[in-house]
Amino acid sequence: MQGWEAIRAEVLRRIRAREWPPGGLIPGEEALSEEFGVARATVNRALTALAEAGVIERKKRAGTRVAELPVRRARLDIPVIRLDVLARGLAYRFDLLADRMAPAPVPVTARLGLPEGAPMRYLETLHLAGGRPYVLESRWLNPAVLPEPAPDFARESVNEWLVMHVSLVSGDIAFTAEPASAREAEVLGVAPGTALLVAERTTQGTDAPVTFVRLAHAPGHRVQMAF
Amino acid sequence: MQGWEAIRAEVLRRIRAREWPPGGLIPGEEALSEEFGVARATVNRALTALAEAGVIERKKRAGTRVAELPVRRARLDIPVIRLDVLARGLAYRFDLLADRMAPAPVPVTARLGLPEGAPMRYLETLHLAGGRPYVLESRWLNPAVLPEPAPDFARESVNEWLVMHVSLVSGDIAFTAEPASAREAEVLGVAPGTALLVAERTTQGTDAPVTFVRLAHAPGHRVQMAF
DNA sequence: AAGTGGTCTAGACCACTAC
DNA sequence: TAGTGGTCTAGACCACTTA
Repeated sequence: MQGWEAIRAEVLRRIRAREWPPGGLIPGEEALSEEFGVARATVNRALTALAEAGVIERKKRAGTRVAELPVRRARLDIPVIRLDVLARGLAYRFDLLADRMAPAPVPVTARLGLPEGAPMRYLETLHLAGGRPYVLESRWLNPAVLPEPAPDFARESVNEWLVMHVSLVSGDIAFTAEPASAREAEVLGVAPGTALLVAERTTQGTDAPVTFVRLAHAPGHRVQMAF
Repeated sequence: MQGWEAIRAEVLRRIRAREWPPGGLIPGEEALSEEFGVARATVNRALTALAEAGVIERKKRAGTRVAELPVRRARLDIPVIRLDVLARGLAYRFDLLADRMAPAPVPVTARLGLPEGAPMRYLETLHLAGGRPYVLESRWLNPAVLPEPAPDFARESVNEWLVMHVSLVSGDIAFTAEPASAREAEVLGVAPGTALLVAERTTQGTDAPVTFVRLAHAPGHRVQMAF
């Protein structure tokens, strides 16, 4: 290992070895660049990487501190469902079960920051892998983000259309385990009450909220992340 | 917005606008730095950020391509359980339910890359939030990573001891929804079959596998991530 | 063999913020 | 107000990989 990665490793070693304790101030970039015999920019590269990893916290004028709680970060790649299925070596298909305008429920508008009872497009899509139910997608979509004429969501899945055509800026995703509702059980072909992995995702665009989606996964589904 | 972030934004705009289509080659750093009137290093900073975000793929000699599948990445901060509980404003406590040496089951040794039937330390910890069961932690720990004398896991939770004292290098985490087993139901105080959010984590150290842990969360638990 | 991205340097300016 | 990190520049060398 050479270059800025070597410096990152050495700084990380000192932190783990408690030479630089949690919450403590570490030497400035200038001092470190002298000690290691490299340019300040190289030290900056190493410290920037450690800051992104959550190991240190940097503030102008205040200097660089070792993070109090050593947080570990994992990265989740949120796939387009079709590609996720194909990557498992299964045939992909989807059914558009519902597509209508309706006043969005309060929890949805609240999370998206839209007025209560705002009319939104509700789309229910069942994604199938190898002919078997894979995910039930229940989506509330802000009609303001759609072009005229609107795309045909029976041909191209909403999921995919959004990824390709709307500049998604930020959002959050939450995972829970829930018993299958009567509707979910029927559509997914499982017994009511079966443990389902549910993902709820909220997405904001550049200038307007875009969508709220709930994904109920068939039993056995794993969401895998590396770190 | 100025500097490298402006360049990142402009490149991202061209990709979303299909000016540079998925899979297509984009101009080299040299060309872009001329067009934008900045140094090549500044363009490099912007493109490096986009590559980390998964928007583009860079290869030496081959140039920079727009990623075929627009993957969205979310970041999960894996918390120390005690701090997670305290952050929710609840009192934290844990009970060490089991602590023994035992031959590890095959799925565990296989995932960690240890020989079949290797003796490992098995620790079962119940974490409580506000006096109520929060997470049941079932852990297989490679005894080779422990110092002599071994720490007292009845005083300091394994979870926390590992984070503070072992240099964890890489690993993976998977989430599933599972019905509560008889044991889990009893310990967590729920009905058997209740939908539980389960996290399974494998961790490698610098020179040896460290641990495999299964976390069964009490009903209602949410794992939240931002992107 | 040649062109690309990855990295480093030495120097500089600036915004921010703790003091 | 002074010191820190954030950023930019112009130039350079190198490893890698594809043609």
